[in-house]
Amino acid sequence: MNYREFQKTMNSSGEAICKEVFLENQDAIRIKKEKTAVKNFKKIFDAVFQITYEKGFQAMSMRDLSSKTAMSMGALYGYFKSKEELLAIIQKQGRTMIQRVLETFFHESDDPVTRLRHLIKAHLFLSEAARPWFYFTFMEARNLSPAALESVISLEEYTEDILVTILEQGEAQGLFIQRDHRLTASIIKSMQQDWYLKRWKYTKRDISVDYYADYVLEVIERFCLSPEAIERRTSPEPGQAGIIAS
Amino acid sequence: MNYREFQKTMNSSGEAICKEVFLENQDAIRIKKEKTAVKNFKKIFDAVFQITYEKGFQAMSMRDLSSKTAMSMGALYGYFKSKEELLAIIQKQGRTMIQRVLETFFHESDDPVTRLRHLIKAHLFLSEAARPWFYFTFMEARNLSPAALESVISLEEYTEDILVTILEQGEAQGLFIQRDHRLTASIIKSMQQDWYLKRWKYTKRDISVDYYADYVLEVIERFCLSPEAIERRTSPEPGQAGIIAS
DNA sequence: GTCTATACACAGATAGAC
DNA sequence: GTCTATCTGTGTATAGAC
Repeated sequence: MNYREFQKTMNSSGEAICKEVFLENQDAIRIKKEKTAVKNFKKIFDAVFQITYEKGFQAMSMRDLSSKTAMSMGALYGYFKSKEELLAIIQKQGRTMIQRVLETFFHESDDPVTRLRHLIKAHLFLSEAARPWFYFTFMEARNLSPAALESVISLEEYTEDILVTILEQGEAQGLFIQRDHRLTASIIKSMQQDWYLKRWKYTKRDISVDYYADYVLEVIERFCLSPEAIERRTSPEPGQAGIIAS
Repeated sequence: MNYREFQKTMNSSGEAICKEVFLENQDAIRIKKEKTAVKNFKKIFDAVFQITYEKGFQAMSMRDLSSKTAMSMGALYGYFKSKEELLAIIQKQGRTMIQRVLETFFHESDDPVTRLRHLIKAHLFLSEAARPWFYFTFMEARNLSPAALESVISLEEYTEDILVTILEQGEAQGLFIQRDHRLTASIIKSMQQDWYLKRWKYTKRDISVDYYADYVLEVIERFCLSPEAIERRTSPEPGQAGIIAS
């Protein structure tokens, strides 16, 4: 699987998400016509991501948002009750989306090695397709209410749990060597996170997601795979060539 | 080298840094007596880190800072001209400190393998000793002026350059295998960064810096070391035992 | 559904007494 | 050097016309 293929199967583009936001919060918002609501939610989210990327959510004033969206203050407040609620909506929607995709990919295969590859790639590709959501979810978590912050932490643990499960399963089958699997999972996550936190760096150097994903996989497999599992690998040479293949 | 040893050689505790801040900005601040200035700068920085960790720098009001430091607004403004300048002072001091320590450790050895180990450890240990500075530098970079932001980016590139130099040098000596060294450097940095960004997670799991550092080293060495370099390693078993040794 | 106008709370910053 | 009191701009949010 590469990024292009991932994009085809996934429908993580804006419209679908905005529709979901509308349906989810239908009673809390004043706007009733789906078509206009979806259109404007998209406009609002895009603007929030743009402004927030530069100065953060707290520093974004509602007047900033008003002028970027070309909507009046009054109009904006038809879509959410308060600035705080706007934050919560975006955060919640981001998390739901991430969780859903990861679950899909977890159940797609049952060989631990393939599963690990698919999950690492799926997470990276998703963070590429929905970069603003990932960046926002991470950087603005501090502004959440304690309860909502709890959800963020539990998503972090959930995604690690999935990885740990795979690694344990693989160790039981003799495919992965004995390691501190929970810490390995954290390390994997740190590399995934770097992709969306430091995106400017990779853009500047013309590093593609596919290249990055294969590199991360090579690092992890070198560290985790047992000798027998290495035998099974399709790529003949474990050196630089292994990165191009897979 | 372990964390305890690092702490002895380093004097990265608060007092020294605050004194440096005082000397550096002596003309811009109203307070003239070094002793009171240093004492209060420490109080101010500690308070900023504490408040900022929870809600971010923008969300911290000067009144928040005033009550946390038990100093009045008027007194606070004797130590910096504006809130923006306070941000700049902290950011600049943080960067200077990081840069200085890394340089020290770079020049401490000339064997590439040892050098790489020392640098990775030094960076991790420093981020542990001066965690609030690291966290702040990363999370509040967005609020900087374009010029100051340029400095942040150039520090990121500088630290990567050091790693790349070591990896290239090691490849020339047949100790590291051929890789995309710049990308390896990014990956190393992502793991280092996770240590201070997700510190709550590691605290919760009772993971020590020493344990984490050795784990990261194992990951990287597995990926980079050439067969001959592995021969040379002190640790006999490359499995879990390798993590305890080194 | 969207606009303009406005309320009113709170931000950063300073003046001047002590 | 530090305090209190206060100025002025900007923040979020809403009311009511269209």
